[in-house]
Amino acid sequence: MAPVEKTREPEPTRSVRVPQQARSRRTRERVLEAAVSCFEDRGYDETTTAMIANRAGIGVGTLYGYFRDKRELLLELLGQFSDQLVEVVISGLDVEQWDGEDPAEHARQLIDTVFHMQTLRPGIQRVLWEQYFKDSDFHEPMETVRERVREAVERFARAIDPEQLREELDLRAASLTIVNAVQWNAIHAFMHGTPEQIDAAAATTADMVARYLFRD
Amino acid sequence: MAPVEKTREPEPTRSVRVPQQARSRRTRERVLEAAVSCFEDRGYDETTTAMIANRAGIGVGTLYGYFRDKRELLLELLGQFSDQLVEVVISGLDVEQWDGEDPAEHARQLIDTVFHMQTLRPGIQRVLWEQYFKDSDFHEPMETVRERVREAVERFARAIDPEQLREELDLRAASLTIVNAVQWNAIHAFMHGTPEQIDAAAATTADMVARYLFRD
Amino acid sequence: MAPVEKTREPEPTRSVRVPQQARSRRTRERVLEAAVSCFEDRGYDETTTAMIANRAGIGVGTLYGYFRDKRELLLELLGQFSDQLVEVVISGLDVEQWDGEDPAEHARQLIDTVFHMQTLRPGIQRVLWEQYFKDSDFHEPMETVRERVREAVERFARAIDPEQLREELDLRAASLTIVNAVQWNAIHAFMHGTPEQIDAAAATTADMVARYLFRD
Amino acid sequence: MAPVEKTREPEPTRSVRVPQQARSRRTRERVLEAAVSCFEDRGYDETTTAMIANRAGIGVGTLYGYFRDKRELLLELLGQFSDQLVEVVISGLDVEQWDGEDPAEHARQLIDTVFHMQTLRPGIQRVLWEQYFKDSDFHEPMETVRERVREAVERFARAIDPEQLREELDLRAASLTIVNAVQWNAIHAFMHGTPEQIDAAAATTADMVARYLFRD
DNA sequence: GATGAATGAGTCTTCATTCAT
DNA sequence: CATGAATGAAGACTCATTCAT
Repeated sequence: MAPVEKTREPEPTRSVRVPQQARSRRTRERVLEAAVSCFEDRGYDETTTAMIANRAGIGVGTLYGYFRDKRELLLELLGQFSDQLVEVVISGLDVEQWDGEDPAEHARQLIDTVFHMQTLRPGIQRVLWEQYFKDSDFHEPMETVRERVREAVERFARAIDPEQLREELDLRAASLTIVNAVQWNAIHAFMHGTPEQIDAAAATTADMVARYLFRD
Repeated sequence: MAPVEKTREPEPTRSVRVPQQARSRRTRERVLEAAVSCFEDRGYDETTTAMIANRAGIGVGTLYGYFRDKRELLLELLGQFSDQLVEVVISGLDVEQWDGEDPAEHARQLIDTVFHMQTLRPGIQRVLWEQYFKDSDFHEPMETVRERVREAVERFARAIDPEQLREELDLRAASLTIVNAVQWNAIHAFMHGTPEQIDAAAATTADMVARYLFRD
Repeated sequence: MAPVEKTREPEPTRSVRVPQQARSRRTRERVLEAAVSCFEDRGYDETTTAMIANRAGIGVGTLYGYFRDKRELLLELLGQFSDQLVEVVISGLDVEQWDGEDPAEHARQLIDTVFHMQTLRPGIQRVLWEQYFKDSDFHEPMETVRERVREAVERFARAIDPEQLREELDLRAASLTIVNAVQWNAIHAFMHGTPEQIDAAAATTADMVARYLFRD
Repeated sequence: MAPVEKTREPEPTRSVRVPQQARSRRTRERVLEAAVSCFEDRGYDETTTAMIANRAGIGVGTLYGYFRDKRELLLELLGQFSDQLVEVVISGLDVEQWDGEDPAEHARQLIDTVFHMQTLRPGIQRVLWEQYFKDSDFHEPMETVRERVREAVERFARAIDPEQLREELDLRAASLTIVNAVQWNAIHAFMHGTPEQIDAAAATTADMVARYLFRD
């Protein structure tokens, strides 16, 4: 069930400008924003490069000065998203920031953090998942994100007072199971739910995870 | 004798062949098989109707005699998949088939059943999830499947000895959380894992769910 | 994060190039000429967009940059034709340009003018009449042309010395009858006749109209 | 401005069944009726052979047993139409049927007859004219009809009392001019007018023709 | 003779990408 | 560097016609 391999010869020379100028950087940013906006409105495939350029207020040719092709644009968006996500999650789960709170509360915090990852650029996530299933170039970076988050969760779990943690757990496996459980419950909630339903889903999921991690 | 109006009713006779003959039904089946095979190889968008027809050993036109368009082909596949899935899960979780086993064992059975739903036409699932995120016509039927499975899980949970079930659970919410958790862990496992990893993932997930449902 | 709705607004940016540049205008003109040439050779339906593009020395895509589709191309040609025609007829029948000539001569002038409308882009007319009978989008503009010409004829008739005009005529109805009579005789002559036959037909038709309009 | 020549090799052998059996003849008739009905509803090009067969209650293949192809079907319809038309007009203008009436009345009768040719299968006429401009195989038979009608008109004119007829007329040319004038006025009236407008158009046209033919 | 499933050449149309200005 | 006109490969879909049953 692996995603389709894209056979892509590594085009040798056509280097894409890496803009140092402030104005250039700003333009690049505008393109990215325009792309997000278009992708959210119409999906990836239905968005033409002309639309993006148009919404960014530039010519199509200019767009190709900043990105090798349409795909690289989305890849860049994935990069941004991934960076933000990892940062938020890592810092949200940072063990250093604890100060002797109740582990139950930590669990809730854990889930809420992972759960609300989905609020980061929700529009772009739909498009990203779409590609996740069809394009291996997207698959891998998204797996990397998952792994980063899993590591953070594992670190989090290892910081729990052993008295409270279920001792029989394989924390590597457990953390992966947790991340997956939370992620899909979150995606599902955000794709359908009202804010209340989202909170409810978060609570239920938190309960499941807490029960899984903690004794008694 | 006025000229023909350009806005015409969408042609009454564009009917899709509904084959009663055995040969016709066989042809239809061959098309479906060819489509699955192509979609697995190249994904939905990269598959052309010509490829499908070719692999089915028929002409393009013939294909269009059985399916209105490429999309309806996948929709039909979704229907088949959905039917099989629901049938497997429903019967797999059927309370009637219990005979006083250990609930822990039931839990494992529960997870294994839901988990291995993924083995049904795994190739087509990738394509289906791909569409899930981009096309509301696919979104809804897949939600229906999820709901059916959830109902089965809820029924399953309600059949558990109340002595053993955690009393504080909202079984409707819990069943949804479980289905999501299992589904995503399963998808993830099947997209990457070796058979051993899949079994391990199933076991870990089963542990989480068991811990969630049962007391102590 | 709901999936993209399949029913979307028909894309805001599908704009057809409106060329201001001289080069662009020239290209547009070349397409139009190529289209006329193709339509004359093979008729509308038998002409493919590829043929037109080819004869214009451009790519198919370029053609679609200037015209939404094949139909709009012909519609544009109708517009051009219609404009030229109306201008020629209106000015040809312009009462101001009289200087006390013999009414009989005016009649001949009238008929010749209307009759030789057919020489304007004769190749395209065949195609236009073809559409006249099958497509209401063509029907109406062509009726407008007819009406314009009729108005000019009516104005012409009203400018005739009442002493000479048959008093019992309803000029609105008469002008329509005349326009139709002339038009079809002209089409017929141009579709079959040698130049001499065309002139003869014009003369005969002029005689009929003169007899119809004038006393004695 | 001649219609496009269809380059059609004269397919040698595939003879179309000429049905002797009554049942066969009836089927053939049903196909023709179905074709008329479809052509009226949707025009020639938009009508598929499947629709015709369907409406005739037979299989597509069967249709091809009676007509070489779709085009021949319309050609046959043209034949029927042409035969009926000629018959109606010839007998309507038949000099033998006079009995010393007023020539003015004869003129009116003349025009009414020719004018109301249009009521014969009006639906099919639109399609026929459509082809007239694009397909030489249709062009010629329709010209033949025109010629037949013209001959009848000429015969009619020659039967008029020379005292009343304008002596300066070239009756061959005049009859053609008349037929064309009447035909186009009639088509136009029938394509747009209410019954009253049609009658008014007939009257006006009759007036023009009478004035053209008769002295004083 | 009747049938209608099968055929596949042929059409229009789109859009990512390039490149002359 | 920016531009946007030009490109043309590629794909979905139609339908007149055939032919095995």
